[in-house]
Amino acid sequence: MNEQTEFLAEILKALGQPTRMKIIDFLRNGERCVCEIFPAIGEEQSNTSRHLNMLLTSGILTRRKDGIKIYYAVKHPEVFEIVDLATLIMTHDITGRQRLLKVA
Amino acid sequence: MNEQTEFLAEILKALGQPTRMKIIDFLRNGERCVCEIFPAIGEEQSNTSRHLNMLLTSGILTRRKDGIKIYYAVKHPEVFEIVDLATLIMTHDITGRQRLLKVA
DNA sequence: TGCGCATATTATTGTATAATCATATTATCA
DNA sequence: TGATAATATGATTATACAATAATATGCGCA
Repeated sequence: MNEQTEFLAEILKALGQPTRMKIIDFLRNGERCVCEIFPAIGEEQSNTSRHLNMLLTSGILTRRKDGIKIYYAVKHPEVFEIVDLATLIMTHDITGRQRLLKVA
Repeated sequence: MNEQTEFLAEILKALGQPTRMKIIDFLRNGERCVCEIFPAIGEEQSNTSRHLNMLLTSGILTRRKDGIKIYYAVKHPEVFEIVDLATLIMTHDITGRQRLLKVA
């Protein structure tokens, strides 16, 4: 259970960062290349590349090479479920945290 | 969506840390006081207190005072679902990451 | 071959985090 | 009231992380 706890935490930690959350969110509609990702999320190419690599090595993403481009995709659909559950928690908890939320 | 992304990440980040994962896991069976929690997870009282406070302020836990003791509990059942989904991802991904897992 | 696009990497800097020890606070009860 | 238990906090240190700028690598095509 100890070794497992580390891995578990690693997965959730990988998701728990704004830039990476934006990446995950952008990949909801499937595979995208880096050249599409970094403009979409408004981060530098270099920074985006780092976070993509981080998500790859923590087992969240897959990577596919096609000529000059590299395509990333979310590997497990459960990732989106996790994000959705976290969104639920957030909305449930709004009053408790007295935080303003521009509801979509 | 930007403000929201920050909050979302904050929630998942709160869960993505080994000590805090152990706390969450120990609280699966309900409310527990600090004096039960820190021996159970094998961390120092001081450190445990810090992480409990962190989980409280990120909206994951509730806190109840009873005399000299303070009881913490997981606020949203979705938290456990998230942990379970992450566990799923982990087990699915074992081969991909070539990591040994002592299966429970 | 050599240019240009797409991606990755290195080095650097500032900031955040986790753990620990020591101490402070608060509540109970003899 | 004074001692003791339970919890929180301050100060410190070591480590990890995120962002940026600059540069390197690799691929395709003229």
